[in-house]
Amino acid sequence: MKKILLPKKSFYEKVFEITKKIPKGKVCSYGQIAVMLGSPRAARAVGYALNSLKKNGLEDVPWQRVINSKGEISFKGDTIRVNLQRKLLEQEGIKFNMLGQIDFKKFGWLT
DNA sequence: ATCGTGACGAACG
DNA sequence: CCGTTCGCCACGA
Repeated sequence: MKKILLPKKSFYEKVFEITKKIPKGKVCSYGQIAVMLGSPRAARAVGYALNSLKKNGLEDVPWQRVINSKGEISFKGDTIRVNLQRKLLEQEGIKFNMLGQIDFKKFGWLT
């Protein structure tokens, strides 16, 4: 009988790992990451994790590559961060349409 | 332990 | 089409 070893790492730790796995020039949505973690409905938690990340050390995590399901950068009130994220993504070769959205068909990690 | 919150998502009207 | 509501999960106080 075996017992299923539950992940030692906290949910958001796993979020970080997955985020690190996102190749340069690709993007992924919160919901998609939530699915990878086994909780398709935990998109909010994913966002929460990345938010917490900013005070942990976002240097190791390409949080910029994580966007919402609409392919758009989702920030609340921090337009400064939005600008930064967009800038970083553009530096990786990701392009935004005139709506400020990213085409998952082209830049989606798993899509 | 309970409550509130938050970088979301899908459904409704 | 847009705005709003509900549900979801994990974390901090």
